[in-house]
Amino acid sequence: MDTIAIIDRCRLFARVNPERRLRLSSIAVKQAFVRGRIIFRQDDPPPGIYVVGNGLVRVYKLAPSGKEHILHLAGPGQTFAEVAVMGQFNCPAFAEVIDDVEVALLPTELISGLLRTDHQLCLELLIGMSTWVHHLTGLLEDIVLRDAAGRVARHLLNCAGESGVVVLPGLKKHLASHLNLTSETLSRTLRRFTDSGWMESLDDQRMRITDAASLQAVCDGMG
Amino acid sequence: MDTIAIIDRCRLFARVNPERRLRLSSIAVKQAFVRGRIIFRQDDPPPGIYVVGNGLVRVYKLAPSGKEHILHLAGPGQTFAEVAVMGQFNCPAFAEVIDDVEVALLPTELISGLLRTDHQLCLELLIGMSTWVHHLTGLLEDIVLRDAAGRVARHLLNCAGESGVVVLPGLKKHLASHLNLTSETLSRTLRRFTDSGWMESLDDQRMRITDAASLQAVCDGMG
DNA sequence: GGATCACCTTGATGCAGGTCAAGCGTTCAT
DNA sequence: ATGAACGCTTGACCTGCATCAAGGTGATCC
Repeated sequence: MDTIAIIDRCRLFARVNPERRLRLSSIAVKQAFVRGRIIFRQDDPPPGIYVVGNGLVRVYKLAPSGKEHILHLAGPGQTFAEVAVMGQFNCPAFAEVIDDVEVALLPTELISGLLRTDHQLCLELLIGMSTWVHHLTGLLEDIVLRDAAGRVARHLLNCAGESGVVVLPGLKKHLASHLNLTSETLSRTLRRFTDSGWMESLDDQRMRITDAASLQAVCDGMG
Repeated sequence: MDTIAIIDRCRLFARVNPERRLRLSSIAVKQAFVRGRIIFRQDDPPPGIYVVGNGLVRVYKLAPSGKEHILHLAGPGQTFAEVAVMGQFNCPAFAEVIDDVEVALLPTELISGLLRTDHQLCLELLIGMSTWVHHLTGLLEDIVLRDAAGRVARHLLNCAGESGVVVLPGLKKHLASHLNLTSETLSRTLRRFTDSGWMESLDDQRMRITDAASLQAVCDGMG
């Protein structure tokens, strides 16, 4: 997978015209990392914008107490470290490889240079950044305003495909961390949902929602 | 207070050059609202970017269950609704006036038009937006990774002036909501801090930190 | 093959912080 | 002045979720 293909399927750059995307690809550096590798650490200066080609990266914060929280699971087509690059501050979190990844790195200096001269790119990123904020406020809302069952229900409904089938990326314990739960609580909650007949588990990674209305009710705090 | 003065003291536009700031001021509409007025509601299309001249606005999310969470207390020099305007989606929260405000409104259409042609402005806002994300991840980190005492301690340390004096804007219950606490817990926590000799309360709105190191320890989860 | 390790599940127990309730001081309207 | 409304504090109680502990099920590696 070359940098052109990686950049092309990236949502952040989806509306940038093809010619500009080519320019982006040309300044990108292809990198590959194996499972377990830490790409950057909290407080590092950001090397650049990472665009995931394939594989999975978890971006997480670490508290002094040792507790961690996963901000973002970045899969194919997604980016990370964009915020630090554009805001010109150090990385606010760690990035660790979960499944071996190929990424395109847009180095800080070069992408900053492009931004200074390229107005359309700048506009696109502004929208991309707003989307990030939107996503974060959603996450915050989730964690603050809903209980454990509500958070799980919402996540399931969000991830469900047309057929009601949900595929969990990565490990359950990572999902738990993202939702600010322990894996025990996640496990118990899913069990409760299946016992209530609201969903059924297909295999270890996949499940099907059978009663979306009930889940929605839980999600709205009426559970 | 005219729109020029309001825009001039706004952090988001601080690095925009004076000539451009004048242009911004010229498209701005001055508005005033009294205490209790709801400026916009969740899911409304955003009227524009609001810049606070003086007074205080609380921006908050409301859950179906009735629980609310204050995302942002916007005081003089701060903005709100910027994200919705730039990301082109509806308002993700309510905005309610706490202390009578004067604001400058940069109407959606006009500011969008400016952005399309003004590259430097665009760059500035990109940085501003990144700062927002930074702030939000900080808040999230706070709520997820710290306990109640840690959150209060961190907030106090953040707000403390050089002399260690903290001035609380608005009501305590609003601060509590922002930190995802009940006012009861906030009250108890502050009491605990004063009882431990880490701070003293000057009057109803102000307090002085006397042992920042201990507060820092609580904040780091060593409390 | 079996030893080790990571992940998931389930049960038992504990605690931080929410909820409910009462009392006090201020503000504001009549 | 007086009552009503509101914010803050403090106490007593309760609950949702974390923590601790134990056992099951694949993987991976000698």
